[in-house]
Amino acid sequence: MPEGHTIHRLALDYGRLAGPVRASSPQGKFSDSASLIDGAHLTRTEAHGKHLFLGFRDSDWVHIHLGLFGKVGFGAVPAPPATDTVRLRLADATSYVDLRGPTTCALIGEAEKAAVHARLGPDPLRADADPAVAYRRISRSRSTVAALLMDQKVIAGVGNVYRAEVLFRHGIDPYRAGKDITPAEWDAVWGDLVALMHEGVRNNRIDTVRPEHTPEAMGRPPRVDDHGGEVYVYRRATLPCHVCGTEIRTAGLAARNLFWCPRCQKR
DNA sequence: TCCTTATGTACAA
DNA sequence: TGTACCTAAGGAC
Repeated sequence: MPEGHTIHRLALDYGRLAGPVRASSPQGKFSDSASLIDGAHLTRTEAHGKHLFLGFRDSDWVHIHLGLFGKVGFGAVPAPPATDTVRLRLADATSYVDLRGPTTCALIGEAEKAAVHARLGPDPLRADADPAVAYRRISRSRSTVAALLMDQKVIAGVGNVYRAEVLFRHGIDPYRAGKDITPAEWDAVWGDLVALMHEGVRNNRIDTVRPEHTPEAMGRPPRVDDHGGEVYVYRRATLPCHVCGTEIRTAGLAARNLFWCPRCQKR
């Protein structure tokens, strides 16, 4: 479930590993690097958008990006024998963490880490984020706001679910051009992302439905989708909009599925 | 057992 | 715009 909230949550959870950490790569693809950090202390963890950084010693970092399929699983020691898809297993005296299927898992230094930060836009989950930096690009772009929200150079951490949901919550048609997003709209969207994504970190899932639109409040059955949270439009194509009853629409946009309500969201 | 799908990204043409 | 990469679950046979 890798949008930014997942990665920030992983930074917190990995950060609980204490003392010297055993590192291994049962799958083999990270063996050389794992042996270099084996026995070192995990000194800090950090997330920027969908990128996770595990800091060992003074300036060694394991850079992880889950991509679409990557998964992390935590468990108590003794750890079961690792299967052949575990890229990286970390363990302290009490727990182990398995990483599978990441797009990126690499041992890097401070300079390479700085380069990753440099190519990412502001992250609603980071205290150092400046929303004006994102708005500068959005307000000058003829691209659709849907594409801009998924562009990690513009804003880091938003994925397909938060994109669809935040546009719905603010009544913005996904095909509207970035340059037609007003400063007031951007302020509201950014503030909402900060709140929604922090809640996502806390709950480890994405919930976006306002209290007055929950299934209980609306007298309808609870969601059936298995992605984990209660949402307005994500993966609800052809189902009735929770607010107005219109069929939710879907379309492909840059190889991803877009979802929106044609009545609630305005051009 | 095979096919589809998925909350992502990079690179080639 | 298409394709490649990584994994696992669910559904159709």
